[in-house]
Amino acid sequence: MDNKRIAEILNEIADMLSLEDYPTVRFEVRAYQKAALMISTLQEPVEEIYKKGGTKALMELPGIGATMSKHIEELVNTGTLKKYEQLKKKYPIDMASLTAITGLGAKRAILLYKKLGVKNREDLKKAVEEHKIRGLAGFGDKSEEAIRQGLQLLEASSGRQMLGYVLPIAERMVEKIRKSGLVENVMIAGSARRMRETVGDLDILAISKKNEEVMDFFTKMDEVSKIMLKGPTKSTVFLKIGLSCDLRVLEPLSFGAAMQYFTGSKDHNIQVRQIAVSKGYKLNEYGLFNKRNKNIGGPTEESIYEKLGMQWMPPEMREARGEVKLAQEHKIPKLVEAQEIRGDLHTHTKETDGVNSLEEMTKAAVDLGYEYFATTNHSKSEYIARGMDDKGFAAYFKKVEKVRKGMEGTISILYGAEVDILKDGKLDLKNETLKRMDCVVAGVHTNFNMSQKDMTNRVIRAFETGLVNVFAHPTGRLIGDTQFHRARAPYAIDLEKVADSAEENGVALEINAFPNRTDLNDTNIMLVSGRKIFFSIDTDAHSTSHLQFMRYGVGTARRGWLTKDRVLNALPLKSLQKILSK
DNA sequence: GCCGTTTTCGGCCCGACTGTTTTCAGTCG
Repeated sequence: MDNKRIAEILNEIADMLSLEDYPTVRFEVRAYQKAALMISTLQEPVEEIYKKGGTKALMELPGIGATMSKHIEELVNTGTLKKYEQLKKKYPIDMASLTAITGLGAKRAILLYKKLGVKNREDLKKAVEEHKIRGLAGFGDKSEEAIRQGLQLLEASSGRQMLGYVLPIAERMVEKIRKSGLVENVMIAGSARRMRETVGDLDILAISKKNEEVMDFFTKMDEVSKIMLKGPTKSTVFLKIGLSCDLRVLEPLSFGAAMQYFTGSKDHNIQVRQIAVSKGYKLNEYGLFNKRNKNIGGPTEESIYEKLGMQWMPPEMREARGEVKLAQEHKIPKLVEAQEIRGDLHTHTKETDGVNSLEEMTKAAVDLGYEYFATTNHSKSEYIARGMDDKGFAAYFKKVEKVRKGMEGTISILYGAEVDILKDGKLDLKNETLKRMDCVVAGVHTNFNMSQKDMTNRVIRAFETGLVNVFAHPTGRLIGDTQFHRARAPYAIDLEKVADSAEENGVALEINAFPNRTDLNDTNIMLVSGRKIFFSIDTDAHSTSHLQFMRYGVGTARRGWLTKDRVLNALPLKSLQKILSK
């Protein structure tokens, strides 16, 4: 049974338990929710963890104790769970699909079942259409309308969206709010500030005393399609792009605490709050309060963390992966920053599937302040992308030479390719062609459906040619977007073995910054970063504007706790060339 | 149901908005 299904079942148990009535039930509900969340974001299948180490290994996972590990054991071995079946008998409705509707929780869902026999979304839709809900005790016209809208919204909503799509829109909104003149300060918080690869909703914070006016301005913005709630300190709207967006308006003295609170993550905040409690303080979005209820937090995030005996840490680290302890020990690493990136090592031009010429791409790179810039077009196997053969690259090299002369003194152009790693691990260009290059990026673009063993060996064989500098988009996954991009699961590959080989053969692993890739991602990076390898943060730009994607790659690297010295393209040109020529 | 530099028992983060209420429950983040 896969992690997603196990998480779903535990979540549904939590929903059903919340209908029970005994003293500790709400804590059990939380325990089930917590376990479900942990499992749904786990990289390794819990089934495998169980098969390798039994319930003992499961109990090592945070939030999994004696009972939960038994539950997982039962689910893996029998495909079902007695506790779940029993609750299901008592509450025979499709709880998960009903509570997915905003504003409808377990309690009112079961009420609708008891009064109207509503078991699933279809039943609910019918009940709404026939106006059967508004007459019920505890429900009114507005409740029925809210449920109707919730159903509609669910159909229109596209779930989490790519950061690269959402962040620019969020930044435009923040800019408009700033320019309204109604606020003293306004900033993006939430998972967008943490640079998560996808964003489920947007959080914006503002400082202002003109709460009502700010909320009027916000709820009337062009980007808004529907107002969900509107109050003096908090409003929620649904954006036209299919995402919900919160705005909180606060006092200046609360801004630090609010930024801390609303940046999250939830698990990070729980840990920080527990530290506050242990020091006799209370931390909420308004401040850090002492026993006499005096706000001692100060107006910045830094001051909040400092009062808690912690070092401030970049938002990208706040995922409850050990950063809280590190902050208490004042050992937060200095993460790589966008301005430390000196060049882009994976880009395309119109010679293959890019849209801009080498001159245009290079000039754009100069504008970004880069010291060097690699041009790495596709090799011939990638015929959809008009990949070039050895002859084509020889001709292209002449072009590179010419542009180099024109750009002398401004930027160093590195001549290279994104060469295919063929099915058998051979590279798609002749050795002598590759040997002439300054920077060889290699990647898998075909035959994705190999076994993990075969795929891993395929890539390692390519590394062992000694000709590869950077392994492009190591897992091949694509983040889906219902409107623009198709999704693709990562191919089966043993990243740790690949990283071992990368260390032996001097290959850098790419952090591809293209928003629908972010590949490697943060957890991949953490998995392999213990080795002496470099990471190359590249945009895979197919146009001059794509060069701007670098910040998503840097964000991903920071989420993986990488420092500047681990990043290949943060090196000065001379050091870089030394490593590339090895 | 989980967990432990104060605990193997007794705690567990905290507040906003809405709707149907006469002081609060449900839901959400």
